[in-house]
Amino acid sequence: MSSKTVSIQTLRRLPLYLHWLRSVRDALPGISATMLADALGLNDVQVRKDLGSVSGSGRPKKGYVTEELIADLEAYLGCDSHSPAVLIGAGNLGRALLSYDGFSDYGLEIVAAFDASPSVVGTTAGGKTVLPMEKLGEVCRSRSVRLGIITVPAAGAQNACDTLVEHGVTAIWNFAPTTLKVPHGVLVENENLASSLAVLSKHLIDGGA
Amino acid sequence: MSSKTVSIQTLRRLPLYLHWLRSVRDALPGISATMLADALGLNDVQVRKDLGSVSGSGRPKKGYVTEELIADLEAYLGCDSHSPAVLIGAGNLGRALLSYDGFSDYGLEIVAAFDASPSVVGTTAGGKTVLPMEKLGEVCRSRSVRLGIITVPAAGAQNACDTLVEHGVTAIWNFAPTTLKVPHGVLVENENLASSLAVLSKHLIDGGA
DNA sequence: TAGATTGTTAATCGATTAACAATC
DNA sequence: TAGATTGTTAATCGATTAACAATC
Repeated sequence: MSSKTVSIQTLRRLPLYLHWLRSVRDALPGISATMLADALGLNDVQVRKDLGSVSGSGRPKKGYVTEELIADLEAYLGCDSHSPAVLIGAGNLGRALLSYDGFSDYGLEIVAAFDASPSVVGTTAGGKTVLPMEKLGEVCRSRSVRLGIITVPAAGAQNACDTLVEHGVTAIWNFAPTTLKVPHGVLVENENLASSLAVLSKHLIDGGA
Repeated sequence: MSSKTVSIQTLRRLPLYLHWLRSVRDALPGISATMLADALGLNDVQVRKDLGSVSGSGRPKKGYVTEELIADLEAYLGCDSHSPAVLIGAGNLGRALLSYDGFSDYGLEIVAAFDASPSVVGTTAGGKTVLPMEKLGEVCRSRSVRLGIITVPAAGAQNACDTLVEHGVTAIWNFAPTTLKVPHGVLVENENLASSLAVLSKHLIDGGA
């Protein structure tokens, strides 16, 4: 029932719904849009509309069966598909992401990490050994990798990006504070820490009101 | 000239402008809104409007003097104010943030890190020694800390949040995948990795078109 | 049946973009 | 002066919210 269009804003909220539902699945066999909205601090109509666009399993008066809703969200978000991903840049941030065990909940599996620096190659993080850049093409090919994570310093980000694209990656998660140029058809999602920081700083400057 | 209202979307773009301007300050003494828009892949009218809301130093035909614009953005974003911040949770992600040297560009200084686990207390990251939670109040008081960063696992996030608020923190940067309950006047900025991941996954599922 | 909850259609709100006037 | 660029006012677009109809 995923024929309805889902806006990008809705798409970003879906994982939040899923996370909350998973955390209450044992305690609450059924939930309503209002409960979900209250828990996440959102408008209930918005939640209902979001859920309706990917599920359609809601029943008037009854609400939603928690497990059904979880299944629908997982299916829509492709949590079962386990997209293989590679990570370039095994510095502190890269290692943090490699060690983070929460990604598998959403179908992401980092199959290998790479670094240009010989001093980092061979070290391990999150149970994976960091490989030299020369191995990137081989891994992407053999594992059909289409998702790349960039955690190198800003200066090397475009280079890392080009290498990924060259080896067939079509979705890039960029943690470097730079804008990347990519060919049409490749999606870049920038994780922008400076933007978040600006929102917080402004709140403080304005007196925390 | 910061009397104009700045939308949250504009606020999030300002650090991106600042970052790019700093990277070209030596090469380009003057820039136009169109140049900035092209570099960042944005609409030029949007850039002009954004800049106009915090600067007003643009000159028809001339464009902007790079250094003037940088100064205006820095002043608006409070980059000179150096807000002291504390971080709770010195795991991989916490250590990555502690070691990241890019925050000072935007006026953030992490003055201390804390962790509830005795095995982590006493270790260092980014040149700072991790302190026990008992020291949190003292540090917040003596350094007038109003910004807190939460990098603990989801289960401990609300607890960390409450402790921060108790000690006068009014702006919280939450990296844990949970929604936090805070009193009125306290701002929470959620860094939502699962949301970004959803956007990328959907792109792959839809065929990367 | 009556009440609660979903889901849809319409109204509002805010942000982006387009058209135009101002000016160095 | 003429041209380029800013900055503003109006139009469009998209997302959120409100009102209402559908239904178990």
